[in-house]
Parts: sequence; C-alpha cells; structure tokens
Amino acid sequence: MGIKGLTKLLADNAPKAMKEQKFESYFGRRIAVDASMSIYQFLIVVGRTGMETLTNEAGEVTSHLQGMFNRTIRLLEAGIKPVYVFDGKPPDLKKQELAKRYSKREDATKELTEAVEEGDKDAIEKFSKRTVKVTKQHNEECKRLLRLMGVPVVEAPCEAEAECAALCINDMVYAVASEDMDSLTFGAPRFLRHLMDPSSKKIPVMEFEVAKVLEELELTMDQFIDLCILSGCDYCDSIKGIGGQTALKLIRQHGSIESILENINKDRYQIPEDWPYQEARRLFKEPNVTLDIPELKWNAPDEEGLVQFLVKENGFNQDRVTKAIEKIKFAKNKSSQGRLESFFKPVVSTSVPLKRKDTSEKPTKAVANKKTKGAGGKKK
DNA sequence: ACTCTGTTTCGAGACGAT
DNA sequence: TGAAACAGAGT
DNA sequence: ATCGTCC
Repeated sequence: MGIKGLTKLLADNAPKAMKEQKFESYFGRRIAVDASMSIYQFLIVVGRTGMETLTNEAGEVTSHLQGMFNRTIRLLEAGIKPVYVFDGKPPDLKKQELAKRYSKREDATKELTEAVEEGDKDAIEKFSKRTVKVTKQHNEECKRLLRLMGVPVVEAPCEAEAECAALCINDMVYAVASEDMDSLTFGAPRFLRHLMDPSSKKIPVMEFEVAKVLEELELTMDQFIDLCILSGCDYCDSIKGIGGQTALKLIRQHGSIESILENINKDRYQIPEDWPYQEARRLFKEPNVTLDIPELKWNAPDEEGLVQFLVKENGFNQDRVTKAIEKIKFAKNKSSQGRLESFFKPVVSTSVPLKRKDTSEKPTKAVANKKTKGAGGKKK
C-alpha cells in the first residue's frame, strides 16, 4: 500500500518539505491514526514467538488489545489526543490489490504448514507473521477498548487514510500519523511518520507538510496525485519503465497524465490496457469520507468497564490495569490545561506555534463545534 | 551514468526488572 | 508490506 | 542498555 518510492522521491526532490520534530512538540494536539494499520502491527509483533501469541483463557488473541492499550496510554501521557479511524468498505479498484494480498497469505499459510511439519523454527517465525489478518472482531474489540478509555473512534465509510486526511483538512485534527505515504496523496496537510519510534528507537518524528511538498516540487495538488499514480499506487498499475524520477519529469514537462499520454512514445512505453487512472485519481481527489461524526471528545476512562473487559474477559493483570487507569487520569488532568501552558515553557523553533487559531482543539471552552457542526462546505 | 526492475533480507510494541 | 541494499538490464 | 514478559 502506499505510493511506491515516494519517501525516497521526496527525500531527493523535496527535502525541505519534511522536518524532524520532537515527540514532545505534539503536546495538546489532536492526531488522527489509522487504527487497522496499528492493529496489524500489533498482531504481528506483540507477544509473538513462533506460533505462540498472547491469548485469553478462551484462546483468543489479545495482542491487539495489549498493543492498543499501551500505545494509547503512551500518547495520552505525552498530552497527545489520538483519534482512531477505522476502515470501512474498500473501493472496488482496490479489490485486485486485496486479492493479491489474500493469495500471498494463502501461500504463506501453505509454507507455514510445511515449516511446521519440518519443525523449521526460523521458517515458522517468518511465515506465521505473513499469515496475519486483521478481522472484524479485532476491530470491534479495539473500538470497545478505546471507548472505555475515553478515546474517540471514527468509523470511515471507506478508506481510513482518506478519512484521516479529511479530518485534518477540515481542522478537526492537527495532523495524521501514519507510515503510509498515501496520506499525502489524500491531501493530509500535515503528516507524521515514525510518531511512535522516538521512544523505543532513536528515529525522530518526521513531519511532512503537503503545501511545502507541492511548493518544492513545483506541482499543483492535481499534478502531485498524477505523480503518485504514475509512481505506483494501490488502485491501478503503473507504466513499465516509468518510476518516480521519470514520472516527476514527465509531469513537470506535460502537466497531466492525459498530456503525457499524448506526447510520449507509445512504442517505448507500454500503456496498460484498461488503465483506470482516472478512477484512481478520483479516489484520491474525492474520496468517500464523512464529516458527519460525533464531536471528538476525550473523556475520563470507564474504570469498571476497563476492568470488566481487560481483566475479567481477557485475563489482563488487575494491578497493571489499575495502574494504567491511573496513568490515563493523570495524563488527562495534565493535558486538560492544553497547549497554553506549553507556550511558556519550551521555546519552539520557528515551526508552527500558534499561527492560526488551531489551538481551537483546546477546551478554550465556549464555542466548540457542537456535533459535526464545522462540517459545512469546505469539501473539495 | 542514470533509472527501472527484480531479488533478497530484515524488521515491524511496550513494559518493567535487572 | 515495505523499504533498503544489491544485481541486472535497458536507455 | 538488555532481556524476559505481557495474556
């Protein structure tokens, strides 16, 4: 998923569009996160050794709950206000991509079976990870957990990445955190990579601003979308022999895919037949998203509910859960003062302290968009 | 020399005790 | 799944 | 910083 080679393309051609940021600098900010992506990572890595995973008494996996719980607490403790966005129905154009993944999992499942028969531990380790699939149940359990934690959940009509971008475009969140570069293609004004990494590893948070990307590439948003399609996206094939570099050249030279098609040597470059690039473009430009969502609120945790769900139903350690709940409450008090306080302490560089009234995401009290209010026109 | 393609290989959480 | 590092082939 | 554990 994502756009092939876009990270490198931007690093080479638009280095100023990304800047390192401190994890701490997001104190008080609302950040949209693609939930399914996180769950997928958790299932792969949390508590897995070979085919062993974390499970409750019923034998159901709990890795996603463990991961989601800890990570969310970590975010809240940093004063960040996460909004988890869940996937809806994928667009038809993505079906083939999904089919591809499905068959890959099938292959991996077979190879896993063989590895088990042969007792090849390394192979078991390797292939079991590739058979991971996020199910409806994983998603529902995480929604339940997050709601109990007092963290808002958004159900996207279609692609979560697109919904995240829409939330950001409409100032309902400050930025989108993802590892998936197509957040930019969906137009997310601010896009954060490696948000979680600085703690465990020493990779800094990378912040991309789509406006700067366009400025530095000297492209319009429409042209950037075409560039992404040519580079290779989830929705359709790309042209053999054209990668990021030449795609950028061609777009700069001709301005659009249509114009490129009119001007390039079709003997040299094989254009895929039935190439739905226009459909792909439409999915990026006018994705199926909704702003008709409940007001984003970060509530106090439901302590009894969390104990019931995590301890009683899923075998979590009572003490750990209790301590975690205390962390949430403490973090909530601390951050309920919002970014205001942070204006006095850390001297932010020249970045984006409080240009617009974007601290509107703070309980400045008063106004606050009552339910889906601010949704209005702005689309498109 | 440059660019794209294909292959391979690796890594992907977070906590707390030590 | 991706992304980085490498080899290979086409221009 | 490393390593076992989380369920």
